[in-house]
Amino acid sequence: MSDNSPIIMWFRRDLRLSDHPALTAACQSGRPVIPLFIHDAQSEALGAAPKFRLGLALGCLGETLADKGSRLILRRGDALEVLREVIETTGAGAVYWSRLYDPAAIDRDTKVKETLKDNGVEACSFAGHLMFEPWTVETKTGGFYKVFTPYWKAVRGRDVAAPLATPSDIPAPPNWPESAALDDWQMDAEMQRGRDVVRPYVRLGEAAAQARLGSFMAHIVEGYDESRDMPGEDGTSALSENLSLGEISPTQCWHAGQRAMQEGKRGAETFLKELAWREFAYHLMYHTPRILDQNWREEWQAFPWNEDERRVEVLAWKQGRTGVPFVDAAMRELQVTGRMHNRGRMIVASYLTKHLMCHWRIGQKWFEEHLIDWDPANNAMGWQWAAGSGPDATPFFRIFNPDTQLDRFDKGRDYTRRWIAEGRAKPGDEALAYFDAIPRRWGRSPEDDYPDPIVDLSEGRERALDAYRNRDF
DNA sequence: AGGAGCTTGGA
DNA sequence: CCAAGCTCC
Repeated sequence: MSDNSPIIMWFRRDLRLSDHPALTAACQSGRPVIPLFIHDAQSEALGAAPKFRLGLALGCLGETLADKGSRLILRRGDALEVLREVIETTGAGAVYWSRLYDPAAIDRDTKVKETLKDNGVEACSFAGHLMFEPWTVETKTGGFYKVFTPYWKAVRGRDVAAPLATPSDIPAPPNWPESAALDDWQMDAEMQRGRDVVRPYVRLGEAAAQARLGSFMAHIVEGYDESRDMPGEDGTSALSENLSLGEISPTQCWHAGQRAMQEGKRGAETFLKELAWREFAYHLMYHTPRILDQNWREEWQAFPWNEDERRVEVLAWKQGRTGVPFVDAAMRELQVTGRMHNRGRMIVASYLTKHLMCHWRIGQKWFEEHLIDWDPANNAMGWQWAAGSGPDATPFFRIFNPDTQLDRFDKGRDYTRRWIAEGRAKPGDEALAYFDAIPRRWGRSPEDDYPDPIVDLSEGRERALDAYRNRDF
């Protein structure tokens, strides 16, 4: 008996058509494919910027599918209930998806899989979000890696299957289920700051991501070793926002990086390493999901982190008016573009957790609300790395001096000039865009004087070191 | 993926 | 006087 019932392709954070194992398998079956996105509790819970960015991505994926004679069906509600409805109305006999690794997704997907199978519906999960499934990377003693370098040594030589082509045909079902209208979901509604300011900075969709990967490999990767540390330069891949939603796959990036390495491009290996850091973050989240909301090194529970979000110093940090140019530039870049250069992320995180002695969770939450490239694993690992509470973290006493960092990584002041308008005769458009992006109630104007430092850098440093010296663990 | 303070060995 | 090296946080 040949089963020609439709397969539901349940899209989540894999919003592309190329190198998509689940979609490829569905198309190769010869059965009709129903692409579906479900706006459920988990996408509802996203921060403002990630939700806004997801809305854009869904629109783009819908268009791409329509170009191929297919559709993206949008439904809202509990994932399992929606799947059952769609199965009911279309006679679908299978649901395919790409695996996710955060605990909430794992819980949901496990329950969905069990229930569907109990009801005689085929439920198949595929790889695609990662190159190395977290349970396939083990130390010699059978544990998981807690330090990046040995993790890197364990994975760098692995075969990563060649990327899959875009399916030439996505067979349509005889009748399409109903779909919600994306506009009705208003996924940009929570963007307090100007979404129109952020929008031009978004690199949206699969085609744009591929184009960026190409130009990165052609022009940037050669000098990536140094350029990636210079926030004033276009020296990174800047593909995080696309990787986050699966508009490009890590496998595609990996193979491009391997080719660049064979061509002798100097920075190629460093790029591969950065891709491995992303895998490592997922590896850690899978094996220790508490990394998402608790000190990974539990003894840090006893550290006197300040958890009061209402402190004026915290507000100044959030609003990019600490009076420390590197910190403020980076925080304003976040407001305007929804992204932040990695050097900036390290500096603002070090400043918040050390000079201001704030709990890293406060910064983590702020990023979760504002980053259009937000990723649960990377964000948690990054913050705990900077704070010193994480696995393979920077020691707490390693405190970045944001002014010294300026001389090392923004020597020509391109970056700080780009983002800070106050005190300048003719601020550029991007520096001014910050004042359009931020909520009006912040009461900031480009005519203001640039603020004095809220905390003296050496006093802040000494205060943090004192706390570290006096810790009782 | 640091910084600061100090020593040392050479201009 | 200063860069490089070392140590501690």
